[in-house]
Amino acid sequence: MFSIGELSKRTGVKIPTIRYYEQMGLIEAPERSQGNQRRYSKDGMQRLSFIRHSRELGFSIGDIKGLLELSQHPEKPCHDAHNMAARRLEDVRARIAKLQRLERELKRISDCDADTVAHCAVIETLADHNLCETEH
Amino acid sequence: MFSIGELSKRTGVKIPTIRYYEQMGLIEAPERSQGNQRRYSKDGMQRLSFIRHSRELGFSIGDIKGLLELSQHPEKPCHDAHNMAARRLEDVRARIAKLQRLERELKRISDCDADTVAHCAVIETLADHNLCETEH
DNA sequence: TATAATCCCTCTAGCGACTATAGATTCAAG
DNA sequence: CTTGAATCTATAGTCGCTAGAGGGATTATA
Ligand SMILES: [Zn+2]
Ligand SMILES: [Zn+2]
Ligand SMILES: [Zn+2]
Ligand SMILES: [Zn+2]
Repeated sequence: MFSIGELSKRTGVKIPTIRYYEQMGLIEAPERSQGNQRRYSKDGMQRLSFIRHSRELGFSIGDIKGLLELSQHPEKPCHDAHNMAARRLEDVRARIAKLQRLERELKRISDCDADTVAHCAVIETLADHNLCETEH
Repeated sequence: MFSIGELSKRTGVKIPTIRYYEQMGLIEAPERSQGNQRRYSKDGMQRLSFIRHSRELGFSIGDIKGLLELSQHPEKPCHDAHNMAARRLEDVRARIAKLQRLERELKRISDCDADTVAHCAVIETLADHNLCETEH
């Protein structure tokens, strides 16, 4: 049985975030001490670690609810989990592609060697997308 | 002189977003028709295009305020603009790096060929970061 | 056992950059 | 002059937290 502070230290999830997850229905309300303070079990800690890791991998709160549900039912098929992971992967790849286009433009405009705004590549480019090399 | 709807079509910025930018002080309050509707000039349109392009390149509202200010003063030095662009570039690169680590993990777990949750690589990995190949 | 330091409680509001809705008014075309 | 589309303001919701106020609980030390 640990307090919310101990749980926080062990999982690396901040205290208000733990309470927020409880409110969002990701973790069930734990037992309370006589003085109404939360007391967590090892089970609760594992669940929170699962949530943290899922967040780090970019899953949304909604997805995590589904994944937690699944994880409680080992006999169920796992294609739902695969689909979520695949969608995440697609999304991550799209974001990488977009950021790489941005990187290219930002690198280009950062190369400005003018001194004043009048001939600055940064300002000129922001005013006119036609000066860009890619779509974005 | 165009209405907010026309301005929206020409710049690709949604109507509520234009009003939001006005509230945030990015664009000055335009003239009004007799019936209190906004009427924009070509100048207003260029300013909004500048804002849109800056947002597409990932600059924050705060940064854009500064960039707009600068763009009104061609005689000023442009190193502030360079600094902002450089910071953006760094940020974009860091985000790309992070997303690439995520991509790797997501690709790995998406390769699960189990049928049930009991042996699913997705669920197992989410429960235990030690199964990951990288930090993230 | 008293007291102080630390921890924890609930509730509310704020972040950034929008987006959505409701209910009222104005505009432009026929 | 009527109708339907566009616009107005004001307010609340989105996501995933984070911060603060004003209290109560727990724990360590004296
Ligand atoms: Zn320059
Ligand atoms: Zn561009
Ligand atoms: Zn699987
Ligand atoms: Zn991991």
